Amino acid sequence: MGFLEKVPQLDDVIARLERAERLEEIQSAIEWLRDLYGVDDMVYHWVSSNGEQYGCGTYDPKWVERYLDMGYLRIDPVVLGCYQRFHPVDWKRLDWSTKSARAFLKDAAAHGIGNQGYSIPIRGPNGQFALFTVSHTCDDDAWSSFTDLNRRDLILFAHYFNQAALKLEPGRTPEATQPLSPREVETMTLLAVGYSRAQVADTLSISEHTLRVYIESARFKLGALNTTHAVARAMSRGQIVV
Amino acid sequence: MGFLEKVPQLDDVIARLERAERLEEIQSAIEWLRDLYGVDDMVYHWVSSNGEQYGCGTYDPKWVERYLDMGYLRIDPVVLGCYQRFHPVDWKRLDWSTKSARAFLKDAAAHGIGNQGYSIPIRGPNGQFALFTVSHTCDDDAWSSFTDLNRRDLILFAHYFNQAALKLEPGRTPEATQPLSPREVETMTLLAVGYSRAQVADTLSISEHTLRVYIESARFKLGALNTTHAVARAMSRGQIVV
DNA sequence: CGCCGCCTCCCCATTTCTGGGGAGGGGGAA
DNA sequence: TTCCCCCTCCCCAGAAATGGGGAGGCGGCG
Repeated sequence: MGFLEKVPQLDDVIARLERAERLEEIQSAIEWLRDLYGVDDMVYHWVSSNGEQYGCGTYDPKWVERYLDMGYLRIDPVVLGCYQRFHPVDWKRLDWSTKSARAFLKDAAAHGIGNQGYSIPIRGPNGQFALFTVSHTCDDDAWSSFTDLNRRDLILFAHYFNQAALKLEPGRTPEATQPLSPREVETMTLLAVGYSRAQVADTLSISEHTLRVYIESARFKLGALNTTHAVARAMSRGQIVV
Repeated sequence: MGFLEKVPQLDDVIARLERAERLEEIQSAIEWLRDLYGVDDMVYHWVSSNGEQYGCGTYDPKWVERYLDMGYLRIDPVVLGCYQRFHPVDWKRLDWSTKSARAFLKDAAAHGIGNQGYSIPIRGPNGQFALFTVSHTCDDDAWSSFTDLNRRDLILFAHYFNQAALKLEPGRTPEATQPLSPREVETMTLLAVGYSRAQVADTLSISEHTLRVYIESARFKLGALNTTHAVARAMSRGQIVV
């Protein structure tokens, strides 16, 4: 299919993602997109350290299950490599030199995963991290023409898939927050960059006793159990920026 | 200019961004792009609390200087709002209700900033955060047609500007980010949600002494001065998710 | 095989943080 | 004006965190 004929259909997928309200809709969008580009697989999934899983795609469910069971999230060079990058990456450019990585690759191939892949890291608020991956079976030349041609589309789709997924996970949106006073913000900020209470008090030119009042009131407003908790909450709610 | 005539020129801008090696090249790309879309201003800039500045755009340098002098980074509803979002946002949809926000708005207008704006948050590895903003002077209807029409392009450009900027600032990304071990991640995460050391140790079913080793090694890896600092850094670098 | 990182446990003493209490001045809002 | 929040200062004692040290077992990588 030529570029121009494809555009309206791509627009349609984006529109569907923008109004998606259930995971099934995202799933059907990704299947549709996979067919549109004529590749073997397309996957969007959340990457979080605590093992929470969320995502959709066209991989064989058996492979997905195995991936989780084996803890491949901590081995997969795609995940590890993308975690430190901003721009998309071709699987070939990743580090497959470790033993565990090669074993993983072999296992993936045995489960029918294509020999070519292109993954786009995506990041949202509060350290949210996800991957959008396209995978296929073909030779290197065909694959690089494909990625050169479609890279921009894929970046855009990565964005829209993540947007749709974030919309389905309202647990990520912060709850009602009592605003901190300016002094409280300064206090939390300085604590977040490693100052001790004494140093913060000194920096703000106030007594440490006064400082404690700020910490306590901030802790109260943030519903935090201790200073570290208060700083963490203030950060994750965007009340302080570090 | 029609859509189809513009496409080759947009491709050209992307190509220039991809090979940019100096800030001036990014700057000229953003000016070119501004002219191409016929808007008043276009700006790309990092957002980091410690006052480090990095960015480029077409705002009046006087305004940029004033913005920094006045510490507007901590007031600007665009920055504050985008920090908690993933998707682009129209300035009108932000919270301008506080007094400081209104004062800021007035000051911005006095410095020639347009009444309309559209900002796209962008995130990179280790909690890097930047904004790509388009601003213009026109009525609401004209602005919403503009953003509806060009949103996808702008998202893509936000991505490419950030990619180019990250390439120029390699010192920013790796920042000796030693990965935390699984236990260290668990430790930092539990501390971030308010657990005391004793509680964390209990939760992980290890002795508190062992726990201290994790905290100290995590602190060492993160280059942190104390526990609160370590948790803050781990959060801002996305090594833990709370 | 040796090294290195990870996980686990224990000792010491010192510093820092936390949780109560109270008190006064200033400014904005009702 | 009155009320409430913000800012500032002080007391005390107990709980928690920190900064050093050492030690052993396990597993992966070269």
